Amino acid sequence: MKVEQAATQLEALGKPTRLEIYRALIRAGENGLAVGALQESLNIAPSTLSHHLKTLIISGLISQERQATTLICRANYNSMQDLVDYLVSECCVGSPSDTTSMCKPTPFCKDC
Amino acid sequence: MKVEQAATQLEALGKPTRLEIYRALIRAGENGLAVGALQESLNIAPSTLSHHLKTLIISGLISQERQATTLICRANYNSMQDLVDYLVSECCVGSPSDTTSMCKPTPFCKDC
DNA sequence: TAACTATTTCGGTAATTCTGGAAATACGGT
DNA sequence: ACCGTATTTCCAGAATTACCGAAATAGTTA
Repeated sequence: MKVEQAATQLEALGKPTRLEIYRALIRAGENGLAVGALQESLNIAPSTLSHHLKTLIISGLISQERQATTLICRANYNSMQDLVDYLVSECCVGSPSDTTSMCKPTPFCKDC
Repeated sequence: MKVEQAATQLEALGKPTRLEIYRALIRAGENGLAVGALQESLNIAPSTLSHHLKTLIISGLISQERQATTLICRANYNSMQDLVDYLVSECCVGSPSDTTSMCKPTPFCKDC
């Protein structure tokens, strides 16, 4: 992953409103959520929500699928996996004796 | 972790310049890097670097320790671990049948 | 204390971003 | 074709942010 793309994705998640949108989609799983459902649960203006969704879509973190008149939004789990991998990918490079870093054989998601 | 803190940390990483700073510190490991060393390797104005470092420090992602006249900067690995945990912590909640999510028993950092 | 190095704060400008009302577009049903 | 619902685009104002030169501060050494 390139620095610019990672920064774009991190910035997309870097505002509370968009982070809430994203987390709502993460929680929703593969069923996704309609734009209208998001708008009601988050209580923000439709145009504002649309702007934020566009930002998240451009970053690649979420995607949309049309079902009749409603647009279903879904988190792109692969993107998040790639982003997380990028963030921790070089954590052991510079310091061979680094035993306090995050590079432990910890499962990524223990509960599943 | 609260949404605001997570958003603050993500935003801190959401600009290419700051992401480069952070990754340089991640690579440097527990030895850290002096502000001056960062400034030379990244080629940005000292005042600009200082602002970015402040942003990262306030977010909790890095910390500084003074050694004589130089300030050593280090990535805070625990903060990153917490942030990653927060991002993926609810990825299975809303959809019980979600088998395509990122919640696989994948080790967090395979190489270590 | 004076001089020196390392780093931050101050001040100001240009650029970007967040927000939402109003208008426009997309789609399905009648 | 027309209407209703869902969503986006257009427009604009307010707020925030990035950037850096110059001055100020912190610490060390002579």
